[in-house]
Amino acid sequence: MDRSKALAALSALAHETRLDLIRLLTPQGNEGMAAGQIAETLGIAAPRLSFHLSALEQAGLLRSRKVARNVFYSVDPRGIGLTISYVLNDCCCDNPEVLAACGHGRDAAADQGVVAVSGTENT
Amino acid sequence: MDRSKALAALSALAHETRLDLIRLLTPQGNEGMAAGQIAETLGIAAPRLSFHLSALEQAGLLRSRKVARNVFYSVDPRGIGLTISYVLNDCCCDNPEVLAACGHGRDAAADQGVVAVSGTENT
DNA sequence: TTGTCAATTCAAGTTTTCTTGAATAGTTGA
DNA sequence: TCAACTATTCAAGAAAACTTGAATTGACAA
Repeated sequence: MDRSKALAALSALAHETRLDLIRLLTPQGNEGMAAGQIAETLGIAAPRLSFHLSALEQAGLLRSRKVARNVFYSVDPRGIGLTISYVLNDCCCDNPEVLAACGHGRDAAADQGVVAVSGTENT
Repeated sequence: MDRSKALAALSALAHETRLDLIRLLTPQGNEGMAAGQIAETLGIAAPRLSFHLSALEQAGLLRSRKVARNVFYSVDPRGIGLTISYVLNDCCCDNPEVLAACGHGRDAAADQGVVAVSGTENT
């Protein structure tokens, strides 16, 4: 993932409503959810939802498909994963302490004999 | 990490200059780098740098310490790690496809269906 | 065709974020 | 004390992002 795509994806993630959308849609898998149903679930106005869905899709974090009158939106797990990977890999150079703190890089952390992660917050 | 902190951290990451700062400072470890040296390295004006450094520190992604006339900034690996963890864990429910795509969830990806990795709050 | 429904686009206004030069605070050495 | 240096804060303006109601498009059913 290149610089500008990663930046677009991070900007897309950096909004409460859009984070809610990711949270809502991820468990729905590939089927996703129709815009109308999303709007109802989150209680937000249609144009506003459309704006945010479009931002996420533009950033490569969501996909959409039309079914009759409805448009179903689903997450693009690869888009999200690659964005995270960009931060960890390209920006943080796979820093072991970062990986340890994010809880998904045990190998790297262990391999490099990282100095004990200064007290984890929610353990 | 709670919702609003995660959002602040993501917003802080979603800017080119600030991503450059993370990229520059991560390899410097705890010692970090003085503001003036950072400004020179990245070629940006002092007030602008101050603005972005402060945004990152406010968001818990950087730390600072004064040494004589200088202020040294260094990354807070835990802040970055917990932010990533929030996205993967809280927003994406440790979705195996997301973890697989981000390349730091080998176990979960391999096991497909295991929700175990999240070093932060499992078992 | 006509009416209805689902979703998006438009336009306007508001708010937030970012950049820049000028001014300010704090530290050090002469 | 004074001058030099480092960094931050301030103020103003510019740019970008967000929200809202109205209008529009496209699909379907009667």
